[in-house]
Amino acid sequence: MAEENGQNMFRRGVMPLVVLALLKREDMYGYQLVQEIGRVSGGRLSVQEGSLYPILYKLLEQGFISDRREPVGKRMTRIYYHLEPKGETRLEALTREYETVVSGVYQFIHRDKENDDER
Amino acid sequence: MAEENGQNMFRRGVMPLVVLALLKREDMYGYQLVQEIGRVSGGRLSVQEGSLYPILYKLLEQGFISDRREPVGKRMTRIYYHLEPKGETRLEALTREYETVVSGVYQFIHRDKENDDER
DNA sequence: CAACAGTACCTATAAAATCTAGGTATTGAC
DNA sequence: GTCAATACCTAGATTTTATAGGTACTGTTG
Repeated sequence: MAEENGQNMFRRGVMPLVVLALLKREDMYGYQLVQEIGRVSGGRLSVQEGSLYPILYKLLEQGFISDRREPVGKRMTRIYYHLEPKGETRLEALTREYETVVSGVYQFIHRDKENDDER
Repeated sequence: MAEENGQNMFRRGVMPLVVLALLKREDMYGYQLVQEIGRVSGGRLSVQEGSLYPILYKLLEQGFISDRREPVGKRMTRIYYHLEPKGETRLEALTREYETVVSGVYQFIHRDKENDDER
């Protein structure tokens, strides 16, 4: 169904990269990340909370980010996520990988009869 | 494990797009597609045959491509796949979608402190 | 002509990421 | 006090791809 409705299916795998990139600028909490991803991408990307939290927990496990609780109001606490040095390295690696794949795909979709690689 | 080994995980979903793009230039058979995908992408992309055939069967079901058998040698037949008009439309739609997602992701990874969208 | 790498097709199962569809509780505006 | 918005969370289904096989033909080399 992800393919039937033209929505997306190319954002598969990009969320950890996007989250790390956002956290590089500033610490954020889960709900805020969901909003920011929609806002910054101009609606081109989006995540449900139900998708985001498992991603955050995995990034935590892997030591790429850390979390801390901050009280808001009387009883509520927000959980802020912070990019760790290890996560910064990971961000750079993922960015490189992403651009590799994109340039690979572009070989196919931006190829005209003239300049090709036929042999 | 796709995430553990730094290989890839961003090529998720791109194979139908790549296959349609290749078939736009000329009819190809399965094994040939596997070779071409590695060759044209300069190794940036790759598929196993076990991954490709299910993708081809789905594209057939959806009417985006058609197939025909052609004899080679004495007993063997190759199955060539051909891009149908419906598939051409699909290719255009997928290309647009891919570029939308890529530009969305680039909002995050190519953003510097100066020109941003903070409010 | 036997052996073997390469060509060419195929399937079943597992793995990984995300979506769907819920759930609970707090806050702030009216 | 009600209700939308904020803020967290989980379980299970869905989708795509990888893994790991399998069969059979072709062409080259010794």
